[in-house]
Amino acid sequence: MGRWEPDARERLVRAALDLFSEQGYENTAVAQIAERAGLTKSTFFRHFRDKREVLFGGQDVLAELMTGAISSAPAEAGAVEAVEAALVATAETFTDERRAHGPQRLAVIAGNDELRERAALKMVGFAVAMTDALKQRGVPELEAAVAAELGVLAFNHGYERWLETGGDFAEVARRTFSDVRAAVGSLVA
Amino acid sequence: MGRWEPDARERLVRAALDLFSEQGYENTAVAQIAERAGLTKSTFFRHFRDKREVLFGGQDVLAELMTGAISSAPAEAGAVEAVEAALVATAETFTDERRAHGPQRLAVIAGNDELRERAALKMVGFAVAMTDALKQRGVPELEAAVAAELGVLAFNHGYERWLETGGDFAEVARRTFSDVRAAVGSLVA
DNA sequence: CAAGTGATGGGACTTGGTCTCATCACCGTA
DNA sequence: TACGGTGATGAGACCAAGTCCCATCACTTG
Repeated sequence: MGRWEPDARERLVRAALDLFSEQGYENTAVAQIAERAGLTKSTFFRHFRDKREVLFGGQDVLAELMTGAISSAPAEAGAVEAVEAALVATAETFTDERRAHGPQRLAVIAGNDELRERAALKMVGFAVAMTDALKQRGVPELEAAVAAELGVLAFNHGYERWLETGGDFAEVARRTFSDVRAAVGSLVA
Repeated sequence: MGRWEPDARERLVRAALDLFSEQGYENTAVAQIAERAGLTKSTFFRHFRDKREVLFGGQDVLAELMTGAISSAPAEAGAVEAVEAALVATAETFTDERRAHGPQRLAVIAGNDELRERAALKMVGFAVAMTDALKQRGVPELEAAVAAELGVLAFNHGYERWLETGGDFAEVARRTFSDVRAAVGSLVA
């Protein structure tokens, strides 16, 4: 793999996360991240589109899991059930190791505008992906959009809850999604 | 006002919009925008935080209108009614002149990742602002978040509809929001 | 052992964005 | 009319993000 040590990508992520925590995102240069990882700026940009992306790896995998679950949901399932299945399907990526960096990662993102911006784009990406997958099942445009948006909302709240409580993400996601449904019920009542 | 001609900010916006349309966002340098507006790079960054922001002026005013409407909604109004009032309250900013650039602006934004990212952040900003305003009215956290999210969804769809059909934005917003409510109804049924 | 492949190093280059200081128009006041 | 203050602008140095191109090295395959 690498010229000398393997796992260049993982090393870059760790170095970035640590440096961002130590000195802040904007006070950390890409060259510095690369240096700590034993690599160079060139290699960094070969692994990540830009400086922000080092904190958002694997988000495309999540989107694929979501759309896959929606597409393969039983025919009788409604839009809401399909979206719940989408959230549950992402559980396989939420490992203990990922949970360990979670809070650190969230803190860094919360402290910088560029990163909050990127996070927002990722969420829009999820919403668009789920909306399209729902429409392909025959769900009307607006209903699909609403269901997807509720799914993203539940996903975010569920993620934070999972970081606090731990356990199986699928379980937490189901509970959070159920709370969101209840909130919708209260609203329209 | 300006050293020579007035309306520096407006001139920059027009120059940027035209250049982005002509040659694309990423092929246009800030110095070039400033030059066409008869100004310099320095002045550009005095008016806008960054290159993207030149396309998103006035979004903070929108957020204030939204939160203001929610705060001053009648005490009997529920979360949903308050959010509807928030959308209607933004109508005063949607002038004919703004509608004229609308499609051009949307096309530029749709064609570039950085700009879609910024747009996403703006929408998150709306959602957070409305959520906070609703919580201050005593609406429970999750209900507030859901209502705000539905509001943003309706706002976006309403904006696009308004660009197509024209007329009073308040009217279009009310209709779109009603459609969203109907979609929610179909979902939970 | 030779050739090919893939990841890396290195450096030049453009541009976004910051910072500092000088300059000019305008306004009120003496 | 002359003066000083204020606010917006111009100009240029400077840093870091991101792109590009080419050389280099490790590893694999025949």
